[in-house]
Amino acid sequence: MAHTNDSPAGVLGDRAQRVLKALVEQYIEDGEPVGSRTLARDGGLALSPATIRNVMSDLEDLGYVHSPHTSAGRVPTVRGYRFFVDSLLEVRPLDGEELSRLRRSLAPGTGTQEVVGIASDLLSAITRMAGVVTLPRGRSDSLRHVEFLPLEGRRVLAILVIDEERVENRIIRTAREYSAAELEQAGNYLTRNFAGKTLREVRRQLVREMREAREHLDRVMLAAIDMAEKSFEPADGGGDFVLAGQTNLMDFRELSGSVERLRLLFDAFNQKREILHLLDECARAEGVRIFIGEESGYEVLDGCSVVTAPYQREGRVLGVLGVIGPTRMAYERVIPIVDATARLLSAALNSR
Amino acid sequence: MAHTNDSPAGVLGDRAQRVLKALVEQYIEDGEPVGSRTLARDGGLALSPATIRNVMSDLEDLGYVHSPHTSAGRVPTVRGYRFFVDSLLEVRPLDGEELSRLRRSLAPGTGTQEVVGIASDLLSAITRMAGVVTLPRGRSDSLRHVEFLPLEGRRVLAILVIDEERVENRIIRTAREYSAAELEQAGNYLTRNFAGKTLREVRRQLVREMREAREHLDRVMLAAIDMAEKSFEPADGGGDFVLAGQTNLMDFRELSGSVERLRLLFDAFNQKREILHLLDECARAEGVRIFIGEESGYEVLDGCSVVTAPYQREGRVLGVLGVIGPTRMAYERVIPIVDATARLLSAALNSR
DNA sequence: GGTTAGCACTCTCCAGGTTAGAGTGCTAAC
DNA sequence: GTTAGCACTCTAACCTGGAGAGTGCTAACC
Repeated sequence: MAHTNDSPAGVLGDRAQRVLKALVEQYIEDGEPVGSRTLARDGGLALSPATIRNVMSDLEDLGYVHSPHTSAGRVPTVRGYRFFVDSLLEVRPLDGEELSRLRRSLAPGTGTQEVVGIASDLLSAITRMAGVVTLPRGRSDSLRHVEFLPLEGRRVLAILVIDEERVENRIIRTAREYSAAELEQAGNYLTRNFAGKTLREVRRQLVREMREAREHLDRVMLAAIDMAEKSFEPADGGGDFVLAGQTNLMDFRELSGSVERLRLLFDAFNQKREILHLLDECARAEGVRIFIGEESGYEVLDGCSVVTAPYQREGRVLGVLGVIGPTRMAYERVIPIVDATARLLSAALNSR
Repeated sequence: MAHTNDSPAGVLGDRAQRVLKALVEQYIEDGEPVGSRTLARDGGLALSPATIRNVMSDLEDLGYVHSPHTSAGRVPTVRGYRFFVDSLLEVRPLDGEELSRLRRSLAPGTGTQEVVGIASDLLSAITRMAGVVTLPRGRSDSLRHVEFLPLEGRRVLAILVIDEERVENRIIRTAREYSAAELEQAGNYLTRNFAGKTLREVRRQLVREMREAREHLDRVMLAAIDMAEKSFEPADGGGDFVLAGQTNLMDFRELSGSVERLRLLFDAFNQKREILHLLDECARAEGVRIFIGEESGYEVLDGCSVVTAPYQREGRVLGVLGVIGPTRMAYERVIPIVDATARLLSAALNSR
């Protein structure tokens, strides 16, 4: 009432923005609710505490900040963080030392699996939060080589080499027993005729051929079809990710305060499903994406933010990497780190 | 002075043993320091609190129990637990339901990798602590099949099938570029001539042959030797284990009380080294082994106990499984569970 | 009219004191 | 040898009263 904003309702005036920015920055720095006095002293605003109080009161009405109790300073809400990240954030260019560390560690010519692990470790080490990288996978798996080995009891070990250097092995159960020679032939047949196609295509084509010319098929092809049908099913979980430095999250009191919540979070990491869904979403968009607290839509991530960026090879998005930490994270530092890591990982995978 | 023990110094009289037993059981049950009154009431000892106090005083002098402060009841020391486990424990036979759950889940004929994961999950689920199973590995890896595929830039993807159904793949760098055909021949050569031998033997033999008859070697053999030398190196870490239910440990206040300690523990799980050492030790002995607190020799396991048992196939120990939890665990329940799981896992692996 | 100083008020946090409860050790009686 | 009784000790829980921080309101100021 006393101090209505000078801008249209719901839109922040310039001064309010400056106050919000200072408040969020201060809160990110030391995690204590921020009071008007502190802000007047250290915020670089050239405003008196009283004025700041008025502005903060407006901010609270608009839902950008929140007061834990009557006399405790203000804390940014999710909405406050969102506005901060979208409109107020000044992304700090990446520290030279950190950049060179990334460069050194993500050297081209390392195995994919390996470099993915390294990226995850780096993200975790540099940000001191949890680093996560989804494994390249999925939709357009291109078959390179197939090998079948007989096991005891009508079981067959299928080894698939996909996308140059990814090895997957599955144990499948077959209708009848196959000899080693039969399996070898079947493998050779599949490798010879289908290398370069995706698992999905191979499967579809085999099924079609079988339907069209059931009677003309020889033993080898029949065996091949039998095997392929079972072993080329879409990968078991549908994907996976590598996580590093979960335990870093124990250092943040807003998370470790309730062991209960921490446990939920860690359980989610182990089950992977929800986290993976979220990361998958991120693969669609370009560039750095940020989920703040509940925005992610997953309850376990309450109080956490997730900063991600997709990485690619030859223009095709292979996966997503990012960082998971408390909402109160140093976005201006984390964003360029995630961005740079994604670029360097892409570079490392491309230059072969 | 007043109540000297009626047995030789350091050896516990019958009554003292009964008191210690009741005390440890009580403490395991509710985690509070146990006082004389409680023990007189619920311990089934038919002794008055005063008498129990005298006995407890003796036990404290002998180092079996400890008083956190003047008036707080007694808590078992590591030595107390040790004596309890060695001499007083009455192992409860396994609950029928639990046993049948184990039986059902550890059915024979499942893939090794898979069944190991299942065992770990089971241990964790039934005991509500952390379950751990070392992966079958190491010393006597028997080679079954070798495949080499060329990658770009003088790199080769080596796929080794070991011990029937274990697949390992490594990327190696070679001195010169090899063609796909050469690599295929090399792989076939190795598979044909060395299947059934351990990686170590193969390597040794190849090196010997090379030394003896360097000039007579044909292209295929040279390539094979080059490959094998690099890809048959003892496996990267030297071993590994599967862990399940770490987060269960967060439920125990003696561990979760200090997030610091919990963090150390979780870091140890991630780094695996120390835990793996300990588990390796256990593979030597037969039957169930128990490490209580500091006994393990690893600082991170302070406050934790580890109960393990080796599992085997055809008489040969393949690995170790067990449970990690707070010192204050229900040994009489955990021991038969670990024991049974080891037996059933062995059975599942044998009956092929 | 926006900005600021002043002030009364609220709330948390902490230190200190008090109490209730639990447990002990000792002594004396059984 | 065992037990009841009692004085003593220690902790945890609770209350209490500042101290400090922060707020909202009002009135004065530019």
